[in-house]
Amino acid sequence: MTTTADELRRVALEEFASAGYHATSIQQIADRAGVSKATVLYHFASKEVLLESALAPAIDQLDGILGKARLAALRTGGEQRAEFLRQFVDFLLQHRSAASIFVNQATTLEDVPIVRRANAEIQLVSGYLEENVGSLDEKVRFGVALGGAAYLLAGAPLAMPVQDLDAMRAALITVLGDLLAVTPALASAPTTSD
Amino acid sequence: MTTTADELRRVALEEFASAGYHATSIQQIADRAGVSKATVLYHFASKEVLLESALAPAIDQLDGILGKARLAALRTGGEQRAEFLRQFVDFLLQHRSAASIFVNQATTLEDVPIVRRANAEIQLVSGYLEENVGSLDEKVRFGVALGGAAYLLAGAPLAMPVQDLDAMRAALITVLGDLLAVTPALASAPTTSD
DNA sequence: TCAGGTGTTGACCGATCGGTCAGATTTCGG
DNA sequence: CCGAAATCTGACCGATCGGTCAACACCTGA
Repeated sequence: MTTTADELRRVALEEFASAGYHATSIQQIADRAGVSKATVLYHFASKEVLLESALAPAIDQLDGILGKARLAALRTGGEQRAEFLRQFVDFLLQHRSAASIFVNQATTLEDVPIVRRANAEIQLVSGYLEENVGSLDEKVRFGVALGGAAYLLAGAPLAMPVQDLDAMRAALITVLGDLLAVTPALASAPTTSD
Repeated sequence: MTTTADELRRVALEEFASAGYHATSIQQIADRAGVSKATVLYHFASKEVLLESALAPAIDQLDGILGKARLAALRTGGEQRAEFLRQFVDFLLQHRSAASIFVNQATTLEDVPIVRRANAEIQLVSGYLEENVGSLDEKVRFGVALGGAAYLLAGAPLAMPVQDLDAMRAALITVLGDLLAVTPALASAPTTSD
């Protein structure tokens, strides 16, 4: 059984991702969920609280992936870096709507605490690269890899229909691993079991 | 001498890019330009017309880069593909604010004709890849390269301060060329031809 | 000097937004 | 069966938005 609050979170996430937060009214969400506007405001104190509640699961997982301890493993180019890439790609696949909001509306939602926190997490990666990665070339490789993956899966216009998610996942991991020189010898090899 | 209309276009472009179209009121633009709200509506029939006018130069240049004739050159991996990458990177650098709007607010502004046109242009690249590029791997390479470059230069949170634009440009062209195997002999790990 | 375009403005309007509130309805333990 | 808590709703409110309009200042050519 899905509660009304859960349904509202689900609908709101889709609506915010597809039409944009500011362009989506509480009334629209209420209509699509089959309840009144007042009901939405009963379950969530404000529109912003609804957004935060809808994004919470995604940002929690992002927290886990980008933990500072795990981040330290990125310096080396070995299996840990490959694992990080896999987790990042899976995060994008599992939370496409939320990721789309982070990618496509980051500037618009700067004043929303939870979005600010997500941005800060990503800045953390950027800051880590600034400190630990020497060449600008390598920084750009990281930026292109992570940004490219995010834009490809969560960005709007360029995103292809993506019929086969598994194939896309495999291709993405291959390309990203290749770009970041993860296990160079195996770059084009099929992703091993997981 | 810069006319009032030019100044309004300039201010509006920055404001729309940094705060978002729907979150930016005509009053804010008027204030920042030192004129009244009515003056803005005198020069531009509506807020949407102002957005279109501000984005026009950028989309015109994008038109030139993504022309179908030039697109056909992408199939080969030679100098023409490298030239395309250079033009695309320069487009992002020269029109960062406009590109930022396309990248970060594409979904939100789907109903604005000029943005829809920009999205269509990019879809055109996607469609071209669908027809002419065989392997999913190669498609993903293109997607990551173009999306990554766009997100790195025009996307919000991951975008580093970018102190040295020339160095960034050079690094980006190198990395993108490497990723798309522009000079196959020099690529790090040439994926088997398809 | 004067007539007429050009640019600018404050006052105003209807619509819509997020949010409040008192009350109706449903649910459920005792 | 009952009463209280939880849930839901229509009516309403103040604020803000995009946009209109009549009036005012300014410049310029005849």
